[in-house]
Amino acid sequence: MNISELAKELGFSVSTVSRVLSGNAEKYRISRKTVEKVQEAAEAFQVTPDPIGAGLRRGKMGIVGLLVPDITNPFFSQLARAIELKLRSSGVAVQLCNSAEDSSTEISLLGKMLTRRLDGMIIAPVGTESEALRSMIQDSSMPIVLVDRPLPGTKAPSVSLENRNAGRLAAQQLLAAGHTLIGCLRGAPGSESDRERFEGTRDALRAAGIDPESLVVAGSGYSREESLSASALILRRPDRPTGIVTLSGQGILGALETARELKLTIPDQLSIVAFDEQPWSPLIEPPITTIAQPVDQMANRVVELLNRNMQKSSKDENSDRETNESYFFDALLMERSSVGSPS
Amino acid sequence: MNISELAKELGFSVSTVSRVLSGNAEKYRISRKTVEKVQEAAEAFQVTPDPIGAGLRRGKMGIVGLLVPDITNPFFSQLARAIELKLRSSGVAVQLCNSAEDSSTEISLLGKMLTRRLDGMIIAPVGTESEALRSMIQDSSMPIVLVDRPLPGTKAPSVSLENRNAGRLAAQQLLAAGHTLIGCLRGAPGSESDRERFEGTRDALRAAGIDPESLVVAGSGYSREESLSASALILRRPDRPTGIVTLSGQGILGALETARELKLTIPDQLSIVAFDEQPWSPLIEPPITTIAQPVDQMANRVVELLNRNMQKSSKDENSDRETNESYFFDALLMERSSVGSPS
DNA sequence: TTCGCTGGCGCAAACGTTTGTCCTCTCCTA
DNA sequence: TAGGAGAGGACAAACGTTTGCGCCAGCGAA
Repeated sequence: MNISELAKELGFSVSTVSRVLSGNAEKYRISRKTVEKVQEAAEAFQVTPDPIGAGLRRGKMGIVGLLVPDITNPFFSQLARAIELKLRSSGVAVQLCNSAEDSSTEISLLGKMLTRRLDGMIIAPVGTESEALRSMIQDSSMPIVLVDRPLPGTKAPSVSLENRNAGRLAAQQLLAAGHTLIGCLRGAPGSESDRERFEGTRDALRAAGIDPESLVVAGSGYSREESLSASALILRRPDRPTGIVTLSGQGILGALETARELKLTIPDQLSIVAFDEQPWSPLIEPPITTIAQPVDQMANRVVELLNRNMQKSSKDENSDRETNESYFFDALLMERSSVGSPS
Repeated sequence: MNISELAKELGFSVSTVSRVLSGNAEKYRISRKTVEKVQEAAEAFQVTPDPIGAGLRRGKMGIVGLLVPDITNPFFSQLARAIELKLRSSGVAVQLCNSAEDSSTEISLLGKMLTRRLDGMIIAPVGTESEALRSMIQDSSMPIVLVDRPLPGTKAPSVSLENRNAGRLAAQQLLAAGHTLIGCLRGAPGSESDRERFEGTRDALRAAGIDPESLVVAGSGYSREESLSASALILRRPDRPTGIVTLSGQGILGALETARELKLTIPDQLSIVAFDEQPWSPLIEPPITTIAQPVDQMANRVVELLNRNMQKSSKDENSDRETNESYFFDALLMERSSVGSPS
């Protein structure tokens, strides 16, 4: 039963019922009695306004899209959970998409979502510097917030980690323990955040008086295979680094697997600092020192930004878009036992 | 620009444009020339049919809801990824919700989603046997598929693990290694699947000629705290079990953390068999023997069932609902090194 | 020439809301 | 008693599609 049938049933007009059921009763001076009658009947007949009809009239459906590289990555799943929770409290639903860490998939997905009349979008862009992605964001009138990986030169605000400092912090752990030959397992070297983290580690080396060029670097992607082969590249060298920093959340898996193959003990023969806290980081032998991201705070900021932009775009259409509003959060060092002095 | 403006622009009627753009051109015998003209113009002006308008007319928006206890749990995030991928190929979007392993949250969320006019729902029910949940499913006319945890006595088809066999399989690993005093870390004892797994482990003990009552049991939830205290309950006993089975995906974390606190070496002082494969299961020291679920196959089956039900419910309204169509998948044993003989 | 058929397309209803505007009472005041 | 004001609702337009039906022109057949 829809609200017009309910109206007929009650002898009221559709508008009256609509105003009551959408909570605008007193704004339109509906009498107390009427409100009660309508609410009772709505309860009894299980009537709620049809969201599609309302959506058509309002021009939006109360749904925001969330486009992440891989929901299986704990960082993104935590992010998704926090975002969904916060948006839900404003009655907004979340539509999920995985770009599978693939840039062209991401583009086509974003294209589809842009035509889907969502209220807004939250995007964790895949790492390569895609001009297509940038221009889609620029051309679209939809409120968009970027997360995890900023995309310089777009109007979309972004929320991410203070990546360069974080990279510095990671390397410093190894340097402080006395390591001088250090490996660096990168994620996707095309992504802004990966590059920043990488520069951070180089900063740290420089500050310690070590030639940043001595850093043993490898890595070109997030998949198991890629991080595995990159780890091998680093750890199978004759002059094997005594410490390694993994710049992406998945990297630690490749590093651990390779260390296991080579029967390297941690931290005696190999020290590890890993980006992204995982539920199991503190629990394995030895507990892994990690660089954690304040996921919940970041999620909250994302939602705030999105809400603000959604209001703006619905009120005055041509408000001055403050371009490049970016927020950076400090990384958290979780110091544990995977870092020791070099043998 | 919408299709009616485009129609005006071209001198065609709205219906013609609509038929072309929704791919029903030849069904309505639109001429080749017209089709081309319309498609070109649509391309040029970036016009796609507004999904809300279409949704209103069709009565649905091409969205299915996915309600999981916790998207952070690797099992559910893998499931979500696979389901989203498969549904996307039919042009259907996925709306995500977390019930936070809380039964009342689940009920209220489900209620909201039922009014949202989704095409269907996929639910991984929270473990307690909620009569409310059951009746909401019964009363609703929306196509619903249950996953991971069957809910006996509802019309909704379900997809889950052959849990009893899986429990048996897990316990057999320990028994075969010679363990006789075995611990069992349960998840939520109210859930069907937890109960089945539990019965399975008891089966195995019985078959080995061991009194199932000798099983040391604890556990009442999925949170870190709960699995931690339950692990303590099991492992701090004077007659500490030499082997333990963790029945929920999260359980292994509690068991590992407790083992670490007690400085128990694995597998020498404690053998472990854990439910649910995790990315890190093979990588830590020692690699953990797990009972894995064929997630992708399960996801595919879920989508098939949902599609079938969505067709049914849109065609003949009162087709005979085959109640209780349940599918069970065999667990996969990942045999590794966390099981040894008791000291 | 007329009839019928069919290819090609337009008309208009329907989907279910929301909301600006207008109408109708009632009551109060001068 | 007439005039005005304000409270309480009704009317109808608009949101953008989809789709059953009907209309018209042209062509072949009788």
